Amino acid sequence: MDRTTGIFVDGMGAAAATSGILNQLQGRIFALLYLQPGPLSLDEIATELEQSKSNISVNIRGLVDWHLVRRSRVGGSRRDQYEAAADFWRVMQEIMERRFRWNVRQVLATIDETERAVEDERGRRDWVQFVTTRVAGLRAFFAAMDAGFGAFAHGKPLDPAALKH
Amino acid sequence: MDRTTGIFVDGMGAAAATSGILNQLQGRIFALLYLQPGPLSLDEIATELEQSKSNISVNIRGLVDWHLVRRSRVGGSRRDQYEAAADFWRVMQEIMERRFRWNVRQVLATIDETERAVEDERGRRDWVQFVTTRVAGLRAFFAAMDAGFGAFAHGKPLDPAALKH
DNA sequence: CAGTACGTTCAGAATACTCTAAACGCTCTG
DNA sequence: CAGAGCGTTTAGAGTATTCTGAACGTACTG
Repeated sequence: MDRTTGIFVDGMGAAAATSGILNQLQGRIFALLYLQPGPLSLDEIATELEQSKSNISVNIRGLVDWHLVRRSRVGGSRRDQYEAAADFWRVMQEIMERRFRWNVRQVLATIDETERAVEDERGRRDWVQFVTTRVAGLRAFFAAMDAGFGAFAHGKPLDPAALKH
Repeated sequence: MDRTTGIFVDGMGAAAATSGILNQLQGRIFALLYLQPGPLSLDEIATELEQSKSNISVNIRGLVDWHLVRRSRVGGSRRDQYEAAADFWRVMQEIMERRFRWNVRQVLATIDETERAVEDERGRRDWVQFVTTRVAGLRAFFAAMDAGFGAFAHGKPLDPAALKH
């Protein structure tokens, strides 16, 4: 591998490793493909990065899912070819929706569950009162995040004012 | 532990585990504190969550770093007290700056390194040309993210238009 | 100024994640 | 329709993360 490519691959791998979205290897795969003039096959990627084919296979699937890599099968061959995609905004939208917003909704779902659970303890009036108001504060924030992320992913500006309540 | 608290603690733990920012235990600690009318000590938290004191000690530090938990030492005692903070916008700012933006800058630094490295290969004219233009595309996007996140953390709206180039 | 009540550090155990190589199944080829 | 060339699945090895209990340092207490 070219020295320049090596530096780019290592750096992007390190960045990916701390991203919370891709792992190191996925960062390295993307970087390798991004500095190629044409597409590469699974085996070529595995050789360049000194990894097993199965490991590349598993990890590249995640990259395709995020639309960071395109898979193409050139006519009549059963050998897949991969190349880096460059529509980063599309990737951002995907991450917003499928990761951040999904995570926010996990919290909202937990809040719902919690409110349902505290209903069963309605004997303890001020406990119920306390939980309800506490949890309402959390919900306000996360509902605003959900709405904000949704709007952002559809191209509208994300205004922090809504989160400052 | 109360059934309601248990549900909230488990749910927030699961959400934290997939957040890429907190781990499961940190989510559980925060949730426990958030449903308390007053502060708790290290030992109380450890007992409630059935974890060792040292584990709580280590993980609660991260929560304090993100401003999700406040540590207070009530007069003349050497026992620390912890309570959940509720300024989520502040937490968001912290995450924006110290995690997302820091990560974006890792990529920008890698791009700089890559451009410096390809300089040494100026013999191969079209390779240099290719790398330079490719990497410029990445830079444009990540520079826009850096600027956008910075503005957002300072209260200004984040407009996706800048990222669509 | 010894004793006790903390919080923190650290080495090793427990657990989860990553990676490999072998086995499998599909599809094009002769 | 057998064989070769692929991508994928999977069991187990290798590696990193999380967790515990013991040891330590510090500060209040009698």
